[in-house]
Amino acid sequence: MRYLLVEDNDQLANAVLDRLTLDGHVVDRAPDLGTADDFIATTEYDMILLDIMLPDGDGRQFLQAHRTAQRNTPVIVLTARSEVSDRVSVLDLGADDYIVKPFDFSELEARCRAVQRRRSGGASNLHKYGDVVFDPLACTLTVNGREVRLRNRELRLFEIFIAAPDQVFSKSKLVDRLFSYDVDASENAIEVYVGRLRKHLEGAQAQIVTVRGLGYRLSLS
Amino acid sequence: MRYLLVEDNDQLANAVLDRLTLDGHVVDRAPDLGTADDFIATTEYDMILLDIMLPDGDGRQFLQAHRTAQRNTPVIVLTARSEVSDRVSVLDLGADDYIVKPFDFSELEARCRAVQRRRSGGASNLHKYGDVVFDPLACTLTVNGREVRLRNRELRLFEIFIAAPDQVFSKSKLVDRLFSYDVDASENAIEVYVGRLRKHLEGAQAQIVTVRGLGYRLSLS
DNA sequence: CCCAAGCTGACACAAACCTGACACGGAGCA
DNA sequence: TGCTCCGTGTCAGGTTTGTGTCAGCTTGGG
Repeated sequence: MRYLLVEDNDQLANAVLDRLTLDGHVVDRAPDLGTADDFIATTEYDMILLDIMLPDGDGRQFLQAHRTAQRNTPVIVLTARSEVSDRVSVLDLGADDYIVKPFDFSELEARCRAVQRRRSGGASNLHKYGDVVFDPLACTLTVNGREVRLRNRELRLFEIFIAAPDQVFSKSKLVDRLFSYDVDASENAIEVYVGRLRKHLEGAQAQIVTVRGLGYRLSLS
Repeated sequence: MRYLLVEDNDQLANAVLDRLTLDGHVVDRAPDLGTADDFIATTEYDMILLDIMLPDGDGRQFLQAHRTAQRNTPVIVLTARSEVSDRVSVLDLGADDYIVKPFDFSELEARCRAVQRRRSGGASNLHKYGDVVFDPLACTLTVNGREVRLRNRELRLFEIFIAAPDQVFSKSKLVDRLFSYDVDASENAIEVYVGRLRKHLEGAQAQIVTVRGLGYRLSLS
């Protein structure tokens, strides 16, 4: 997937860029609308992440021009909490979704996926692995028939694992993906959450295995 | 949602059955028209998936009988590519949609949803969930016999929930769907309305449960 | 046997949530 | 215009609970 990230804040831009790149996407970054226009003219993107307040104008102008030009690349708007009233008008202008800063990366990823899903005809997306089924819409985890109630963070963490089973995630990577860029939690938090998830997975084939010195991975016992 | 699947091919039937069950639906399977008639006589379905070529007759006979008997359960016909000319006549006979084998499950799901949507936009559309019946036209909610009149906002909110039971809706999403763009209500308003709906749902199986940090969902207790 | 890495029960805190009360404003009416 | 009624959204405060840290423990590699 090819992303265009239009954002003037370097710190945030780099964080998002790192995250999406890590996920295997290609990301171009434009710090202002002018650059964004140049990118758009030459490249076809799968998704545009658009900030509202930019040095050379308002992201909504860009959005409006984008839609009136009949381009239909999905757009997700990144908006600050103070711009609350904008959030809705932005949908009117043709944005596919918006996300309020500061946001967790996992939430950004979830919204990107949701938008893509909606675009491609709205297939349901249950994740299955061994005897566990994860339903991101209902926010539930089913372990061989028994439905387990997950809390917010547990859910987000498990989502990461089940999206790429058998892949090893380092604790630092998990911290990055689980927490927003302005929060820094210790890696011990990850250990704690893995512990909690393990409790929920008791009796299941699917288990979170620790790979000493490297991280954790979801795999079948 | 309760499905009746009329299909003689075991392999296909099982695949569809598994998928729909995973999605949380209840599915009965009939391998022929005789069995299907038996099921229909005893159970009320939300959707019928109907094969054309069946060991004891033609699915179109079934469809025609179904419609002349004034039953209005939606029907989606599963047809093979060779039966192209049938596809049209099938709609004439009262099918709501058709899908050509082999099909993707996600496409099947999408069409089921589309048909349901179309249905609920139309004339009589009572939503039932557990022991509550919701009539959006009469603005009433019937909780095991007791009829409750809902106010405007309560109605619109409940409509969202019952259209997708078990799905978690975040407060911000609900604010978006409930309020027009020029009104910016706080998320607390949602909490208040959920509280009011809960009062109305007292004693019912169906409950609005809060998923802390994520939102609310309608589900059976 | 030692040290680093990982695990976990307990805990304190802040965010999330709930709810009774209230103020606002439009509709209907005299 | 003045009045009441009713639906609505906000607010304040009280309550619940998710969450991250810590300390002390266990485990495993060298």
